[in-house]
Amino acid sequence: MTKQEKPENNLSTEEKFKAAARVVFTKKGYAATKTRDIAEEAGLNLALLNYYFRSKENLFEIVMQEKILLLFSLISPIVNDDSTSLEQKIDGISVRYIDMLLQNPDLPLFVLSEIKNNPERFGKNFQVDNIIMRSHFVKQIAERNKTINPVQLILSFIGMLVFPFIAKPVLQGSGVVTEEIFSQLMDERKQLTARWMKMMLD
Amino acid sequence: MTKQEKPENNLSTEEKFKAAARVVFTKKGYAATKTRDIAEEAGLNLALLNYYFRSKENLFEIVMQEKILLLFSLISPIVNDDSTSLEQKIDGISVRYIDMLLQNPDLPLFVLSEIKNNPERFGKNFQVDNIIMRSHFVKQIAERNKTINPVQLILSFIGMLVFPFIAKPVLQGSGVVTEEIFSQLMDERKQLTARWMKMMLD
DNA sequence: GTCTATAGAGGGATAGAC
DNA sequence: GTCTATCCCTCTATAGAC
Repeated sequence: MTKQEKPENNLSTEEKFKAAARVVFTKKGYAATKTRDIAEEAGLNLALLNYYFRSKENLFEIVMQEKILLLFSLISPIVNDDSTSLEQKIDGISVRYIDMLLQNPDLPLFVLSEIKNNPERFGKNFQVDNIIMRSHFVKQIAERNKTINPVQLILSFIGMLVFPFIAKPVLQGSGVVTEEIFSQLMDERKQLTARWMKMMLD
Repeated sequence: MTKQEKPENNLSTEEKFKAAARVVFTKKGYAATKTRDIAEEAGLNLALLNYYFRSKENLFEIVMQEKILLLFSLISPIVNDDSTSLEQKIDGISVRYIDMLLQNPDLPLFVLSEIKNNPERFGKNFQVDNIIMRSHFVKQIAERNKTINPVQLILSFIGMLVFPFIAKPVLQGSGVVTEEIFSQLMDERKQLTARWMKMMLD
């Protein structure tokens, strides 16, 4: 992927900017990203960026909203589904979340680090408390195991699912895994995390 | 903590800069950090920063080296100790790593995100492969469970230990935990991660 | 070693022609 | 809507007095 001659897709100018912004912001982070980088990645004129989005910050917010939605839109319906068993939820989350992360490997590290570096930007944007901690899923966990704080179990579950993707740059950089080995590992990991999570409940 | 009147400690000028750099770099990340921020945090003149460290990048490298050392110096002797059992290693790592992270809560997110945003800076800096993956600890795991890839177990173990600290900004920002609740959870978590990790081995 | 002043480059944003 | 040219502020780094 060199810089010249991006494939001429049929996206609107605005969408091309958003696509480019996703790539560059995710790769370098907000502060290190130059609007010129985005324009170049999009193959478009720099002035157009401000014409469409008014500011770098504005464009970033749009991208970030999408990313956060991606993080939660998948998990929210599953954990709040009253009709499924605890085991079904665990299986469903494991498979679908890892699949989503395989499509968006740097999503978690990007979102978490941007929030850490600039917490003010995200005032109450996060409904972790409402969406996850008060979910049907957590209620089922609390019923099943009355001695362990459900937060501990949730942290372990999400940690097992997400951490490999957070550590991915280091794993690859230090030669522990290649791209395809990593994908294989994550694929077999779906079963493992589900199995381990169920074990932890007892 | 306002900006004026930092406590007049007895550190040398150089050490004051390093201390300030640790704070600011960790809080905002490399790209968003201005040398003026560091000088202000240190209560020192901006020109002195370049006198002592030549450049922002140089100072950052020094801080980063320290952080990486902190991440590995604790775990390395434990995982490479031939004289302890697998269970002893699990217990030791759980307790000591969480204690270290309680002292340095934003260490993992800082290091991992800086590496992701600028992988070129870290050419082979990371001996994850040598220090961890070829350790006595991993050999013991492989012996104990011959069906599961040890990488999977290591990822889960480290993930369970580290993820809560990576998610900490979000957990606090969304009101799931306060600072002291978080500390309590992490304290009781030492036992939990050890117990869970042992369960996973079978 | 420590300061003030400033060089010099970079980068976000806009004016104004087309 | 799209372009070129450019404004102007910010930031790193250094020159040079003390």
